[in-house]
Amino acid sequence: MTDITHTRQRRKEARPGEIIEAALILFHQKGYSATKLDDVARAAGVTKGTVYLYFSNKEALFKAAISETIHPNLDRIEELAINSTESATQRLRTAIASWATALNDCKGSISKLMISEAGNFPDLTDFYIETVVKRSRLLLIKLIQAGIDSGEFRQTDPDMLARVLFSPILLTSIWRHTYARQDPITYDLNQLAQFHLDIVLHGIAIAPEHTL
Amino acid sequence: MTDITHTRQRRKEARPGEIIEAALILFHQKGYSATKLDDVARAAGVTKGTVYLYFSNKEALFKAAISETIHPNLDRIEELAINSTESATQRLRTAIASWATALNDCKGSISKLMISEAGNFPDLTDFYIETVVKRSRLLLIKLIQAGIDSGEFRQTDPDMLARVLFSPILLTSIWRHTYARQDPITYDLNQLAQFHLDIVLHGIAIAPEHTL
Amino acid sequence: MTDITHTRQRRKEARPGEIIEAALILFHQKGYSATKLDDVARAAGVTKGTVYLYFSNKEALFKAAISETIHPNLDRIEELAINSTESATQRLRTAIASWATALNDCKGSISKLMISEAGNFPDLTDFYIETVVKRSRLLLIKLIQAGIDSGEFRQTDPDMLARVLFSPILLTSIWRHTYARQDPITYDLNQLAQFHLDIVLHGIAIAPEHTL
Amino acid sequence: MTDITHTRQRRKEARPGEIIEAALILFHQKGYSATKLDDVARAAGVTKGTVYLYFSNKEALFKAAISETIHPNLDRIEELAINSTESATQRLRTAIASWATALNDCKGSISKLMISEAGNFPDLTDFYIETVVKRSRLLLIKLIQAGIDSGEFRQTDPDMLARVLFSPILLTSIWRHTYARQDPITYDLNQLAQFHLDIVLHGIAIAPEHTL
DNA sequence: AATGAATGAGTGTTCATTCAT
DNA sequence: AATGAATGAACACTCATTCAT
Repeated sequence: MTDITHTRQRRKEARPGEIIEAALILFHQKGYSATKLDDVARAAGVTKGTVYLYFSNKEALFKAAISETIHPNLDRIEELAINSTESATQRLRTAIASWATALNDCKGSISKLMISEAGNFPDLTDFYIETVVKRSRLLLIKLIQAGIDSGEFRQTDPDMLARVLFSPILLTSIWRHTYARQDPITYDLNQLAQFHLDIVLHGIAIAPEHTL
Repeated sequence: MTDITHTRQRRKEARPGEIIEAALILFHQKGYSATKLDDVARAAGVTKGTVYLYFSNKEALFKAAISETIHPNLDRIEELAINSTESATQRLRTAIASWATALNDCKGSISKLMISEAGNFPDLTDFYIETVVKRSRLLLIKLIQAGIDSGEFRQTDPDMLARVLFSPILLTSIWRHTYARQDPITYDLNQLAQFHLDIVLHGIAIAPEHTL
Repeated sequence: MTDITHTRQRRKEARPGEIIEAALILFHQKGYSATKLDDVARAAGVTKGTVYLYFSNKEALFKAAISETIHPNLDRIEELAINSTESATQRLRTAIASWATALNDCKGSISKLMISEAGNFPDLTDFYIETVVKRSRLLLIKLIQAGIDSGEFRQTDPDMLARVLFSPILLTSIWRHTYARQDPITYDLNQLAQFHLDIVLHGIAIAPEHTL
Repeated sequence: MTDITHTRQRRKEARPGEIIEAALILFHQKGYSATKLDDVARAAGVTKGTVYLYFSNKEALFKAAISETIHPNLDRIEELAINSTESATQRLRTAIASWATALNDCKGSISKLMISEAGNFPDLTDFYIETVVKRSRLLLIKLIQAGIDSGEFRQTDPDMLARVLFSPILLTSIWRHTYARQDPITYDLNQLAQFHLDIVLHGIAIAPEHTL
């Protein structure tokens, strides 16, 4: 008798979110084309017609699923740049830990989905690259530059280093979302990130490498 | 007249390869589902019927495209493990350079494709993970372990380090194949790989990091 | 407050008529199938559900729209036959003028609609043919026959003449409702009808036509 | 064993015509919206997919059906204007007889279809009005003007008369195609047309009508 | 070996109809 | 009486697959 089990429920506010959630999972699992709207509807506990009540077509649903999932995360990223009293090293640790956490949730799905469908949704891809990718990378670059300026880090190419630092957590996140069955990854994403950061900061070579 | 017959005869044997080549490009650009056999056929310069002469169906074509492209690269990778006279550091450099080269070509496509379609082709994914991913990673782990054993590298987790070392080139390769338009990457893949390796070997921290 | 209640109360009784009016316009503009109940509802200022409050389904609404519009005109037509003191010629003029007036309003829509949808609504078509078409034609035939009997008209086929006399105003009415944009008709319908009647009564041939 | 009964026949040349023929009949019977492509296909002896082999979509099929049917008739109409040695009266008879014949065939369907769907296909309607309607009317106007100039006809409005002369055959043709079941018309179209023309030429009033 | 006309199952989308509020 | 969220059957359109030539 709880209002959850009603056949024809009236909950306009909740519906779009529920549909987006279901859609995101299926798009992630099967890809955009291979996902049938019937399946999305069933997974969301509605019928196909209801999906069209909230999204004008499949493409709009896909874009909404991406955008809606991205937006809440955008602000969280910016916050990281503000903790300015600590050392660059420490802020770098914090930033990467935050990303690792974010990628553990939904954002791993998004990253994978965008890789799969970028070619088919150019404008959505533009939006994603500008608002998520470049923004994140810029923040990382700033932190690295700050470390160089403060003398914490050796002189190096901040852009290249930013890419390098980001790669393991992003790729591993995608990997985990993709090959969970075939190649399970036992590491925690944050653990891996800090391991990498430690190595990048210290290096692993024991002997001075004049021989190279 | 002879010229035409020649062309035809040459083509006759080349057909499957031409179709696979065309298919790989399109699968990569648009994804498996969004790629029409009509387009593959047109791109290969044949008709749809001809595709079915060589591949029993779309799935078989996809699997062939993946497998055929993987195989030639597998052996090349193995060779690297044999040059054992050099230092572990040097062999690591060489191995990573080889991968960077391989990923510049077609293998970037494969990596991206597998990420997109792993969920829809479990057995193909098994094959890919076993023959490509794990094999490559194992080789990398061995080289790292050799470096540790020889005293060239500090004591560390070889598996984690292998993943970390592979991530930038693999992700950047995928990235370049995916976001060429929106986020062009100017670095040469090998350049990036060596940059990363240098940092991993040396570290970037100037001051001793007791404070961490 | 009273004003609003007033409006509502007035509306409550007027609802079916408002819906029919909106429906007739849309059916006429787009045809039965191409007209959506959503559009009818919106045009009538209500919601889709309200339409179903008054009409059991779309077909019923269509039939009601046709029938309701026809009925008020039926009686007016019959009145014409009663003014029997005048000459047949004069009664013919009056009758045709009445029809021209009637066709200027809504009946032109009906005629066009019936032509479009006759095949899909056989019973409605039966009703229309019996109550409107045949009844009108019969009246016309009677007037013509009266004219022949009174020596006002030459001996001729009254049925054929009735059809001929009706055609220009009916077709022009339909035409105007259909091709208003592409082929605007400047004539007043009654003007055209009387022009035709004049010609039919007078003949246009000046020379004696033995040669025919 | 005749090539008619083969399941998968190879007759690319005949197909479009067969499909158009089937489509025209169904569009005419049920209207555009109410006609299902499945039915068109079945009526043409093919499957739905085959329809799309020749027509990009339903609208294109509709337009093709209209256009293809109109075109062959266009030239026939023009020929009529050339027989210039005869009297205007005679040429008028011939022209109207030709139209009556043409309307007996397919053109009656077209006229009805255009009335039903004009609102939904503005550009097709433009084409129809310009190439068929106005062209025909202009020819009729010219013949009437010729008769006036030669003294065969009384001074009158040629445009109005053209419309009046055309109405009975056009409306009756539409009528017959629409209400064949409910209101069968026994007259031959040409018979009706000549009856009308006779009346128009002679007039039916015996007594001089000064009183009007 | 190669073609390309034909197929038909499958899917996105629409819309008349229902019903809880 | 009126709403409008939800439904689901129906239909336009696609495309992998087949097969006669």
